[in-house]
Amino acid sequence: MLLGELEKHVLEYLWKNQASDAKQVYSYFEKTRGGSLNTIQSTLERLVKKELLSRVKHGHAYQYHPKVARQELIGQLIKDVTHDFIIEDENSVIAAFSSLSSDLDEQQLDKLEAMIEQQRKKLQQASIR
Amino acid sequence: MLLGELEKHVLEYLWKNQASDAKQVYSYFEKTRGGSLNTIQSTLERLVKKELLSRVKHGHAYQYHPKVARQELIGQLIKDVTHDFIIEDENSVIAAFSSLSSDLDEQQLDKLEAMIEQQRKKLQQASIR
DNA sequence: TTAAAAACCGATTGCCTATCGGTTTTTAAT
DNA sequence: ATTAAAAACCGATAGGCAATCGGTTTTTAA
Repeated sequence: MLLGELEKHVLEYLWKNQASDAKQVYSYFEKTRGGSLNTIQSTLERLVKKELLSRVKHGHAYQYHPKVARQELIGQLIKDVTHDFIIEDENSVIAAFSSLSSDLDEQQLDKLEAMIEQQRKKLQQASIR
Repeated sequence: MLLGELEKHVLEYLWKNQASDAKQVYSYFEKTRGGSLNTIQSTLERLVKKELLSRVKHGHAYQYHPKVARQELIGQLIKDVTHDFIIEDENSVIAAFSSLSSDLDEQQLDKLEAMIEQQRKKLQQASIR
């Protein structure tokens, strides 16, 4: 899967502003970047086709809302883009992590460790059963 | 930056097999996937233009070799693909990590923690100076 | 019923990878 | 130096996808 610039921005918008119709989305981006309502429409439609948004008619217009959580999608994108590399060796995921780690401050490192702890527990649970 | 399938495979090959010329690379992929020598040539050239490979004439033909480390590139790709998301909030990097963490086994978690330790030391060093 | 709003269709542009034929340049052997 | 083979380069084409938007159809509500 590959997302364009606008697609990402639209998703970002919808994660922040739960369920909007095309017009609402448009009126937000209108100020920032111009473009036409139709462009937003197509973008929304493309995102629905990609199963990243779903939509329900609410009143007159469709309400679009995210079908995937933000971090889920980010994870998926990372998997996609690294796919052809990662397969081969076990440490690649770690390598990928470490290449990003230089951006992390101490608080973030704390969170990362907490996350690791979580994952450890999960593995334990799985081995007990 | 966006890499195609073949480009990734070629990079992978060069990370494993230091410095090869087009013919060598070709003879490797010939078996696996066919195609022509020219295709490999263009792919190598494109990667040079992208500054991912450099080349030096060695004997008669150019020797291509990686200009970036594997995990560096992987990190860059991740940054690129997540770029439009990550900016906004501090926890996104963590979220991205955690979305991948479900794939990790215990050994990998150990390595991750070691990596975190490394990064902590780096931060300490920086704060002392 | 009809005018406005929304949705849909389809065409275009631009960017990029993959592919390969053919020409030019380089190299090495005679 | 000449020339045949090898390598490099050029350029064209096809295919895929995001972005863009005009125009038509469908839906909705007055």
